[in-house]
Amino acid sequence: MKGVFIIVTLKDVARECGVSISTASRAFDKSSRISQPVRQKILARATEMGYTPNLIARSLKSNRTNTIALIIPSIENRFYIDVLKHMEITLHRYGYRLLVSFVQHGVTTERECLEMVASAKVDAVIMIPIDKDNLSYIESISDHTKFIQLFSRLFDQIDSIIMDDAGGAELGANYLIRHGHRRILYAGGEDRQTGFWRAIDQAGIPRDQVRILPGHLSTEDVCRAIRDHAPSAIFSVADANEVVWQAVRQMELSIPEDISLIVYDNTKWVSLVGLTAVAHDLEQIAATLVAQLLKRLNDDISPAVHLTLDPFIVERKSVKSL
Amino acid sequence: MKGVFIIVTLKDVARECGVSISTASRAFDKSSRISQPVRQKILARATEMGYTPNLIARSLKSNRTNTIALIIPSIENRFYIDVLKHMEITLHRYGYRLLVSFVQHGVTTERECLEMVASAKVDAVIMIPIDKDNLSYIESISDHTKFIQLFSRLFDQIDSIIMDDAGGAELGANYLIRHGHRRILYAGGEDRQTGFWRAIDQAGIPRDQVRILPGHLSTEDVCRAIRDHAPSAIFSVADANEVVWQAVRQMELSIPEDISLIVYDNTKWVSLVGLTAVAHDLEQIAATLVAQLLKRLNDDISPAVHLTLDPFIVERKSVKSL
DNA sequence: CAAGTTTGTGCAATCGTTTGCACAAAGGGG
DNA sequence: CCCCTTTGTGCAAACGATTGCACAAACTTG
Repeated sequence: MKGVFIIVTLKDVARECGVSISTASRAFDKSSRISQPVRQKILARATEMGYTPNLIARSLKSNRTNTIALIIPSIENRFYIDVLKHMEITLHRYGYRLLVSFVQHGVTTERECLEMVASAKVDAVIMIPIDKDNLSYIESISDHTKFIQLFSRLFDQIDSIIMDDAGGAELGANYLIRHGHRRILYAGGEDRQTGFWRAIDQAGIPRDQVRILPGHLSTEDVCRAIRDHAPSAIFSVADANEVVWQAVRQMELSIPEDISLIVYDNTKWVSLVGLTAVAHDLEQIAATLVAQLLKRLNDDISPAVHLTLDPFIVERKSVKSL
Repeated sequence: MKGVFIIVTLKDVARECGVSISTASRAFDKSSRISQPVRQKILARATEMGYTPNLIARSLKSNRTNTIALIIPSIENRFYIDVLKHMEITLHRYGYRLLVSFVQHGVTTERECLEMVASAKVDAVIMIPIDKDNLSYIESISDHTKFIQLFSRLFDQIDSIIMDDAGGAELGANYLIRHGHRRILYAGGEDRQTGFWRAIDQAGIPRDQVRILPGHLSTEDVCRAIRDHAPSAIFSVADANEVVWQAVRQMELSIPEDISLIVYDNTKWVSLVGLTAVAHDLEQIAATLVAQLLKRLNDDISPAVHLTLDPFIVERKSVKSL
């Protein structure tokens, strides 16, 4: 391919300019005392020679890599990927690089990923924890790496940014209720059910009007529930979205004529097929996160911060008024 | 948050064990001469103290970071993201970390991203080049960083892995033709038109039976074309997929009864809405890429390799037989 | 048991930068 | 013109690990 890989070091530049390495180094540091003509000459010669500072060496001294790691579940959920993307874009703006590591159920553990990125001496780790068993290793790693938990508050001593999932579920349920729905099918994990029930109870809807399905289910489960319960609307949450959607299509029900559907998580395909959704502002999440991160990088002592972000509704045409 | 961040170095371990730093270092290197009892003691003490080797320091000496960078367009195209994910998973298996950088049109340039990751001294860069103007900087960076171009063969001297896009377009077109379609609307960039035309010509279909739309278009463009040309089938490519899909929905045409649709790129939503697609095996792409990369990391001299991967059809129910 | 080999250990240089300290030269004020 | 500050430069020691070389101690082997 290419026989020679030439790397120009500060030493080379210094030699060429007839100055010491220290002087050459100072030419690149705005706040250093160095005479203008010499600085000019060094900078000019450096670009001419194709010099790029070796950040590895710099990191060794400064103990900073300007790199942040993100550990993310590899689950087929577009939401996490969107988070990843916004994170990189925001971090980039502040001069930080992003190292990613996917946790694959049954293949790589969170712990392994964490150790992998920690050994790269990243300045901080952002993690979306899923596997909540056996967490002691997190504490031990957070002894020497800054840490932020995204979407989860496992440790009070570690910063976290969480979304108000119960509030979001309440919001979604209220949206359906406001449109006249009472006979509702809810599909999704337990975390958000709290908010859902709050809305139902507050509206005075008898509990037997609603039917709950767990988060992990098959298309058949959903079809059966639709037939048995005959809901006028479905509220589907995150992982259940795709299954619910497929079930509705399979039964050849049209939305919103035959059945109304609102989902939690405003992913790309959700917007493409035109479903009303409970959404989060990813740019806001990324911005909040990065802001907290940068603050934390220069401050070890102030107490851990736990931020909560509010979801909102993106209205499309998948819910009919009764 | 946490007042003290303790970092245990090899020096600390050595002191604790009453040996020199060199000996401590050798305990971690399988192939080094060191007595068993001493090694055991050092390893035990090291884990006990929570020692993690500082890869930064190691990199400085070895000139290797075990990190690969991926520069990827931030275009709303799930395909690239899938590539990213498979890449990380495959690289992880070989002990490499992945640094990502998104090129955002109008915000960050490919050049800037390239310089950002190159300064981190990654072992190699994988890039999906989009912006094909002003490429000289790529050559200059490839002077000191190994390089692979993904999905593009801009430089003969640099390894590349490309997909046979023309072949894929031909495959897709032939699929439609085999199902009896002759009046076809093609929406997509120029690269793949070659293959499309090859299939059309070979089938002896008069050229005025087909209508071509460019890759960048609006829903209205598509609606108008459907009305004017009245195709029995649409072949949509990559970026055009979503717009075409929305246009079809907007016109309330049902697939495949009113119109047949085949798309290029088998992304998640495509599978969810059940479209027949021309697909690539992402795991194969990732595996091929990583294999070539690892080979290249220890071999600067053998000539650049250019691999082509073949697409295939994932059949669903969006194309009707006429 | 002498000579040669193997084994285990430590010293010190190295990777490329940064930075505190020392010191010379130049400038400024009385 | 002397003393004091300022300015510009270089030396050398970090940062944390790896590794060639030297050398002693422990083994072979004839």
